Amino acid sequence: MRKTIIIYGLAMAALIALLKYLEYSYFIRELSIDIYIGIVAVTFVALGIWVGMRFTRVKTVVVTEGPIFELDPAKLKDLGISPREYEVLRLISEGFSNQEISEKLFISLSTVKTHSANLFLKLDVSRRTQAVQKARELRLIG
Amino acid sequence: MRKTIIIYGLAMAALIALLKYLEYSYFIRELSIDIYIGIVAVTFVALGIWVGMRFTRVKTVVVTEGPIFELDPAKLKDLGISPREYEVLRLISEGFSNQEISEKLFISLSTVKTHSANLFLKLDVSRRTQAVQKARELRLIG
DNA sequence: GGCAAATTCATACTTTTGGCCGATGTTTTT
DNA sequence: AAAAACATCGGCCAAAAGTATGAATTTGCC
Repeated sequence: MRKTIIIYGLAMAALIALLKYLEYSYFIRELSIDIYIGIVAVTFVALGIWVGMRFTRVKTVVVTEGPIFELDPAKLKDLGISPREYEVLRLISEGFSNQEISEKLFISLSTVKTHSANLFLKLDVSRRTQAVQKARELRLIG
Repeated sequence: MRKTIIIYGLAMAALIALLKYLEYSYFIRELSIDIYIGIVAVTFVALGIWVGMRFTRVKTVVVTEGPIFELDPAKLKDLGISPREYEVLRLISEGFSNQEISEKLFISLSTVKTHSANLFLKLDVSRRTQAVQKARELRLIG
């Protein structure tokens, strides 16, 4: 980003210099204001396109497949995640709804919500998709 | 495209009108040519950015590196998943809400919902968490 | 027994998602 | 030029998810 700004700044400086040159140039003096504006327009359209493309550029995706998944119980303890919460986490990561989870674990929907809410606190997230993402990073799940 | 050209034309017309107005205005007459140029510059930078973003359609880029995650474009084609839908899928898998996705892609919430709904059809799922899970199985994402 | 942590449940409310329509414009293909 | 695929947006409604708060039980442990 810093680099972008610097380049942008340099481009501006160059343009201004060019304009000043034109302003005091013999040959160009006769040109109408329209030509002048045309130059500026073209220059800035190009600049704008460049900026727009830079801004829109996509991050390339690189995924490195790690070693086989192995759960470290100590990690759960560190985060203060209880066994039941971990169960809920796993089921969430498998794409089940809270309702389905409650049926699988024979508990009420309320309870699942409580567990997941506590889970979100402990993982410091606010959505189940984030929880899955983070748990994967932390290698809590495979 | 037609619309693009029309808007472009109107913008040009408006700009020219503005310039003419300035040209014959009492108050503005005193302003230097720089102000003039500034207006043109700003206008065309905006235009350029717009154009730049519009035509920077994202190619899904996958860099192969190390133990690899390699996206098979054929898979996407098989499932009929469009580039835009794939983008949404990736962001969903990273835990973003639809609102956040809409902001990242500069589109409305409605559009994100449309894309995700189509995505769910094509992946044969009904929830984003399931979509992530399935996409991972199919190795559409890492 | 008693305490702390864990598990369970409920109610009420807000936000987010998803389903189901339809609509318009754009891009690519044929 | 017509057709098909893609992308964009909107509204409406229902379902799911998340927040907040409080409370009753169970369980493991000293």
